[in-house]
Amino acid sequence: MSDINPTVRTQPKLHANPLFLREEELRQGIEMLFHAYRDFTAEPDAMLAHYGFGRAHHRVIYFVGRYPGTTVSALLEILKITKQSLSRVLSQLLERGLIEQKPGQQDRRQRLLHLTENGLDLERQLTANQRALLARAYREAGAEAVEGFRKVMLGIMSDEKDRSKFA
Amino acid sequence: MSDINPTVRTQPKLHANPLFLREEELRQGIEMLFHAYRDFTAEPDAMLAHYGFGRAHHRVIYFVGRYPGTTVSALLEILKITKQSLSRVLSQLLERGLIEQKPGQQDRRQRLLHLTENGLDLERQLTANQRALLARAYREAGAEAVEGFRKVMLGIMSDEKDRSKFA
DNA sequence: CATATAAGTCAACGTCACTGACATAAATTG
DNA sequence: CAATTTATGTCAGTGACGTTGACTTATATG
Repeated sequence: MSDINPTVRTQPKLHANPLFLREEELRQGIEMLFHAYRDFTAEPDAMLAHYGFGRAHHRVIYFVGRYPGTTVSALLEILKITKQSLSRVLSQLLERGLIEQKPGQQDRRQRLLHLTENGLDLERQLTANQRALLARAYREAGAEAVEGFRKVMLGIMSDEKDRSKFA
Repeated sequence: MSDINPTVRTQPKLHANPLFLREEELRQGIEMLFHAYRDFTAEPDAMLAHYGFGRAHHRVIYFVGRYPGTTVSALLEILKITKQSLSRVLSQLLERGLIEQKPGQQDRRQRLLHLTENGLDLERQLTANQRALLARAYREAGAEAVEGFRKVMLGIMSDEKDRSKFA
């Protein structure tokens, strides 16, 4: 251990003032989000590294798997990155045969995106991991806690459009 | 709009089977985490860009502000990055006068880290933003929901040590 | 004194994001 | 039909942020 008793040295001060309790409550929330997200992405990141992919590839594979036939512009709105950033990742996934494109019937400019068999396999591997993490957390916390978790997560989202997906 | 009615085209299928309901519940959780974290970091990222900093600088400023006098190795354990990655960010923050070091009294090998006045200012700016987001979410969701949120977040964390900080 | 620990450093590398400008094809509109 | 808008792709350059591996310095500890 780098530190014999880190909690003694590094624990933030406790205050009796209710204002400080609220400050403490919010800071704990900030930190819980950091820790949870860090751990939530750690395993998938490691799996992706074996394929020479990164987290951006994961996000594309996930959302194409979730919404088969989605378009490039729809992905851009979800991920909130630039076309150029998505382009690189997407063309790598096409090259490696994890995603395929079909021209849109109504609008032939669109490239409707789908996972291939290999893409589906990888998506399942990655999602299985995160699903297991979340399933354990849900199970331990209970149904009521899950409802609370959902409410807070929805509140954090800034875009009403995103929120409306979770009705 | 890129898509007149995207929900019709892209909404995942609904299933009566309880197994699919669970699958849907977990996928929604995965997506809520993605959306919430993306929005939670968007504003601070933009603020940091004005200073020529990035998210990594934010994390260091945050945790040094939270645990004044913390050590480099303690930071490494929290952030779970390599010494080299932290080193670059930390030396930039030292150069720019946002963080200062004091040698440890018991162990003079240690460099105890503190925010300077400027560092405190920036920390407050960044944190104020995330605190406001979270405060709104907490207020709208209610106290009971916040308790549920905390339970689920704790469940997602893989490290018991991290969990124990939130007692 | 020998070993372990805290911290810093050099070099090389890859992912992932950005800006800005431009190109192509197809749809839509006046 | 001609002009404009939209969906997508592309080129060039840049920077943030993470990695591995090897090495150094100072200090603490058995």
